[in-house]
Amino acid sequence: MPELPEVETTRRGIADILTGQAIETVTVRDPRLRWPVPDHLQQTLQGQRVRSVERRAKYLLIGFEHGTLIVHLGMSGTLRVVTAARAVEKHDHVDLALEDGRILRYRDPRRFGCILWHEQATATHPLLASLGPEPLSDTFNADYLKLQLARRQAAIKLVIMDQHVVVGVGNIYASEALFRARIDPQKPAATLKKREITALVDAIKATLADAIAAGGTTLRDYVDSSGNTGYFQLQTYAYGRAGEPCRVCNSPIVEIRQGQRATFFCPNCQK
DNA sequence: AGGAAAACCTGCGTGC
DNA sequence: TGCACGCAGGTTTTCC
Repeated sequence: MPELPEVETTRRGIADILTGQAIETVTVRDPRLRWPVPDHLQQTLQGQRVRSVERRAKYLLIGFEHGTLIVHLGMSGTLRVVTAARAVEKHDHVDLALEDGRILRYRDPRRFGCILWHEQATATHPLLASLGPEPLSDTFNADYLKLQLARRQAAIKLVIMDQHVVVGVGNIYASEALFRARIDPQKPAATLKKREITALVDAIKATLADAIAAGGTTLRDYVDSSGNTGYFQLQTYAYGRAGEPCRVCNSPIVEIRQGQRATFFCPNCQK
């Protein structure tokens, strides 16, 4: 899925368009996402105005007067603003029709995403309640991460992908951030020295910021709210580059499996 | 507890 | 051309 940069790029694309507008109709063509799309959405949202469009971790939070629409894009989800004339395609599961005539259209071939309604404070939702800090915030720093890594014997890559430790770091940016910090992804988390932890925190922030600036990464499905692909895939150092020369030292990038996911790294640069 | 693996899906590339 | 297999931006659930 979309990791944090793709969700943030999507948020930025839809925020100004949605904010202040009322929802005219909700069309659910297929409610079978990760959890069923609530069947009361039409009654609940009709006439309600969007107050805010925020992001927490990889969740988009569309705030209304009486509650929040919680949207996750899963592995293959996209959210686009289209005109009413736009043909509905396969996997276009949900439409929110806006009062200006445009449509916010949710597409998700694999249906790993979700669209949920929550009327209490968003932080109280079970999916959001135990998330770690935002990686681009000051609460995600070396002192914090050092505490989180202590006593954890799992590989550092798996730990930085744990959303309880820090949110938003998915499979691509985990490999990229570890390359940038010159750390072997297989290292047990608790063995990292303080200066390595500092480098890793800086690398995660820089990698995510660069990816947001590039409009995210498009491997296959991802497009932003206007239908444009991201460009970060053109500048990866490790991810997807198995066998290709390291951009720093020219030795071949290696691919391994960690936690059933592909990991890419340079054994020469990353120790 | 932490950690590993299975589960949820569709689509696409590869190799026979 | 067809088919089986493995793999894909995630996260919850289950089991040890």
